[in-house]
Amino acid sequence: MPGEPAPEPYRVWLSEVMLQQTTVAAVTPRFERFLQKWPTIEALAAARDEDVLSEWAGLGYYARARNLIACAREVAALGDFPDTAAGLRKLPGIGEYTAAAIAAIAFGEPIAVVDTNVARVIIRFAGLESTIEQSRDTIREIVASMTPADRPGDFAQSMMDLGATICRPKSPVCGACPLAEDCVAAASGEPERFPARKQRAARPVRYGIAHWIERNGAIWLVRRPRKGMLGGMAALPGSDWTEEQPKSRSALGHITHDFTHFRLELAVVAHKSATGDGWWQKIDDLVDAGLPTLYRRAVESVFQSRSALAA
DNA sequence: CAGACGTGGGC
DNA sequence: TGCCCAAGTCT
Repeated sequence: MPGEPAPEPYRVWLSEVMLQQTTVAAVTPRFERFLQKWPTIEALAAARDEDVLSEWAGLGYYARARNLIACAREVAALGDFPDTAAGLRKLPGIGEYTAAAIAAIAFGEPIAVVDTNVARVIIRFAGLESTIEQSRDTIREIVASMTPADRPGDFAQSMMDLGATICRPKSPVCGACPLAEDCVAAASGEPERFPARKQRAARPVRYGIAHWIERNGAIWLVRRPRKGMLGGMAALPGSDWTEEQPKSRSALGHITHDFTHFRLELAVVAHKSATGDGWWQKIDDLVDAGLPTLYRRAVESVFQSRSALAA
């Protein structure tokens, strides 16, 4: 049977990076937009940083977009993607999983591809009483022993699909699983108990002020420092985020935004003069600014307060 | 090496 | 509401 042609490394790389910690539903339309805008890695390598970051807005984990740009430029300079996992692993934003996935899917390298789905399948099948992190090496060895020399990419994607749909975290469908007969977790009657879960730290609250500086139908936006939260992204200017609650001022809007490791209470207050390096963004063209969700919501809260006043 | 790093959806 | 989870990487 003639196999399907291997997918282009560029497409595999772009989709794998987008899918890191991000759902297929969120990625699919954004992936298509990206490909339309930058059909080749040469095109992406030649793009301006702010255009790529703007296109990434809303997808989260913005270090991925910064690394995407750096990676595209390295690959363009090399002339092509490295064709082995070891070579791919050296590129920015490509870790152990992504290097293996690209190597298997785009280049047919028989290598263990272990994402969180595959890890869960193996932990359950082998009945490992540990977290995924604790058993990382064991899991990789088991997957390596299962990976076929023929069509390793299809095998990898099948294992990920099995974990995502059948061997899912909640309510796994063991009755539909081809591995159920020899699965320790299925035999235990409580497959959901696997894998053991890490304890999570409590999420502290931080407070911040965003400045609303408006003139002639435009607002003043700035670009955040490249390091740290929302690095390099367009933003409303404002204070640092602190654990001390600032004295309450009359706010034009306010939001509560949950990040992974803290909750932010952000008040939007009127401000007179433009501060720092920035630009006037027409309110009618605000969507073009590529604001991350935090600031998109902050802006919306101001408009909502306004329309409430007008009503 | 545990924590930093976004966001949206499910229950 | 709150917690879990998602095709992880970097430091």
